[in-house]
Amino acid sequence: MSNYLNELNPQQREAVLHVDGPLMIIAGAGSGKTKVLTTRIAHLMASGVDSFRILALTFTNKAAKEMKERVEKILGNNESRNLYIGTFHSVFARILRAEASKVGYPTSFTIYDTDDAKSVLKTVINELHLDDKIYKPATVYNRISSAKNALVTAEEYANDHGLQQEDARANRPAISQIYKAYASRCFKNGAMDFDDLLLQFYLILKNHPDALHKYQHKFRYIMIDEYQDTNPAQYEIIKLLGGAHENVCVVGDDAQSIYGFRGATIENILLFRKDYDDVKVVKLEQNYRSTKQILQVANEVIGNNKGQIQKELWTENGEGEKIKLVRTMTDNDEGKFIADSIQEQKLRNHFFNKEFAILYRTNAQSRAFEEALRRLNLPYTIFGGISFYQRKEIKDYIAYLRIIVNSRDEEALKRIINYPVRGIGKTTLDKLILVANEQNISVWEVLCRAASFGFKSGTLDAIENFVMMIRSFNSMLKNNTAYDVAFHVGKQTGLVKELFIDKSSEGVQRYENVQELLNSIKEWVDDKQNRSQIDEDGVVMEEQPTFETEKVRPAELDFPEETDETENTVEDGIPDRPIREDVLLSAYLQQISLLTDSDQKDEHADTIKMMTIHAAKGLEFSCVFAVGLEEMLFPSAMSINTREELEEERRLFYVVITRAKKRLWITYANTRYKFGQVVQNEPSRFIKELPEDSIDRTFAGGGFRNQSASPTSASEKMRGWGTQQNTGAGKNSYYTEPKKQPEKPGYLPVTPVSKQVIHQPSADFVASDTSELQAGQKIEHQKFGFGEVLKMEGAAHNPIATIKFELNGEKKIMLNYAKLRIIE
DNA sequence: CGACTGAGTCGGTGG
DNA sequence: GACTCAGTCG
Repeated sequence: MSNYLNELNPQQREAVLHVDGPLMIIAGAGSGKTKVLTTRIAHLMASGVDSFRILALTFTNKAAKEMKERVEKILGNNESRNLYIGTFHSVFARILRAEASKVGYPTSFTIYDTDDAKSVLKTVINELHLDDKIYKPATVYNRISSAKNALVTAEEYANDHGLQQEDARANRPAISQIYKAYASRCFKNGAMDFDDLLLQFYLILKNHPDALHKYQHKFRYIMIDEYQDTNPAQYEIIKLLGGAHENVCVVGDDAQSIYGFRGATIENILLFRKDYDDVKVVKLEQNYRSTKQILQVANEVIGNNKGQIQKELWTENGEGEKIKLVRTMTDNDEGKFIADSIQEQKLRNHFFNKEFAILYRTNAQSRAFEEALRRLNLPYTIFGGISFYQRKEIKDYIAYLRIIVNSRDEEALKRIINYPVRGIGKTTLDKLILVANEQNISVWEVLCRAASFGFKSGTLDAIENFVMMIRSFNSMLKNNTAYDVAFHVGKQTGLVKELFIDKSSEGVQRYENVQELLNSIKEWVDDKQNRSQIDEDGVVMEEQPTFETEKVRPAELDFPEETDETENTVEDGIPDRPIREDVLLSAYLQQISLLTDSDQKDEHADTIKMMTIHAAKGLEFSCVFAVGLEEMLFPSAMSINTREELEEERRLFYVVITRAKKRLWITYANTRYKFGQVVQNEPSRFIKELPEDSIDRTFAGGGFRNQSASPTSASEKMRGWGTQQNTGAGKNSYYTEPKKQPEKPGYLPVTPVSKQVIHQPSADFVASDTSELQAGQKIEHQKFGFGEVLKMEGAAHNPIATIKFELNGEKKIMLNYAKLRIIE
């Protein structure tokens, strides 16, 4: 680690060598920001700073992981594992586990994701008898989230006249009431949402001087990445933590501030200089990533924003190619064009798949690209969208684990109390919740004392069995690893078996997903046992693996053997190794609730990457397709009303441009599907801001569309579309109108057998008494028409007839419900 | 009680 | 086009 300083340019070195006192690094895109941060950490340690005293906060787990790996590489020793590197949320969650009691929360509190939070909101909105058409959970959630990010508690919200007026004007006067109910419900459930991780930690630091002192002392050196995206809650926490020693180093780029919707404010960069005396400021303006052409375009575009910190990116890299501007007829054509272009670039320039990225404004845009890439057999990975842990079968499984760790977790309880079916249905559940609310206790407590609340004996049995089961799981927690508990739960509840039995393709997929879940828990436990340490305060360290671990063997879940209980440390409660706190189920749950989709996918795989521009922040690719540059989409229709919003959209455009190392395509379509309807869009206003000399308009259709969007003549359709291109893509017609139903034959298809033929009941249709119905009788069904009874089965109180209908095939009919007319 | 279906809805980015 | 929800059927 001797020569780490030699690899730095003068500005980078200046930043690294600054050890004590506040430091602000304004780092342009591709200017070696991560390198500076990691080298600075190494330098701090080389200068004698205790590694236990260094805190580095990032916005994504991926950034944290990368930083940790790079520090390790520079240092070449074990010291780096003592560093506190992680996202705001994960670091704070870890600390909160130790300090939760100060705000009245249990140590093993649950972290609610957005779905859980919205579900709680829906519940309280209904309980307050408010109209959920007006108070949509998602809208209310955003409002509450904003409040928390501004450190406004429910009480403060209710007492703030300005906020009350805003809500009244928006016709949602009851938000403060909902906020209060939501907060107290979460509290009752022992659960924090994402924003609570910041808010509650802030409250602890603010109201408990001993805690503040402890963490000020612990974190003598603080570094914050992507400072331009911090919100007021994060800002205040950093201010408190750094208040005593002022060894705070922030790195950011005001031009890349794109999280305004999450409460982030560029103000924080400006305020930083005011909060501390004598802030050292270093600007990194040399770009090592992109070509001159790409930087030229980026600089030009961002120049349209007002009030930014003065800086100009430059590079010693080559000139590079012009940026290709591409206009297609439809969104599907956009997909086809890009798939063809990738194919062609791979052949001509020998790019790998992984060197391409398709970056869009909204997740919904990914579909057209998926289809086009699949058609050409080009492998791709989508980052974002539904994460592994959001899948239903995974959430159900996790819900069991959650309820074991925190029995007050009502959301988890609701998911699994009758899954698999155990006779505690909706009616019972409603009553349970009602009683819980009346008594002001948790649903779990109602379950435990069900006998005293007058449940019927059958239901009572079911409840008591359920409580006993969860309790037996709970007793395992202390002495077993997360994996052992999870495995046991899957087996004992019949959860895994239920999925195993389902042989439909979805069922098989679900079964595999659950196996995958168990594998990942095993991997997590093994990984921890192999390398992590517990630091002096007893706070568990971050668990990012630093090298590829050996793949664990698949979980032993193959059914139908139900026997070998002995193998699992469970019944006797004596594991073969002493159990450390960091392999317990509660630690596992905390960790996964903060994982994003991007964290779970392999970024190094040789596949084309697709993601939103937000998700691409901090990444770089040889070839970038910036797609959907249309008004109403990019900039978003919701962000064109104020200068601030529009400038943030422009920064987003700046971010996507600066992701590209060598080649950049900017594409847009004349029409695209939205909610199943074709809509026409004008090209994005940002396209006009591109410098003409850096743009290749070969595929741009000769400027802006100003006449009808559905050209009628072939020549009009073709206008501006060169046919002479040697790109190989020229032979494709991205601009022809889609054929009408191209695959369908000209004749009417045969009615599919599965389609029901609607029967018009006879005029004299009167339901007969069917208690004596027997095989062989002819009947008429109100909907299915005439048929013959083939056989009778089912219990006496619930007879089921198998009937062969003339037009609709065989059906099983439950006579308790169906209306039949007996003909003979 | 659970599976299915038709109608209605949908404003975006994420930890 | 995809998802959710209320209502219906078995």
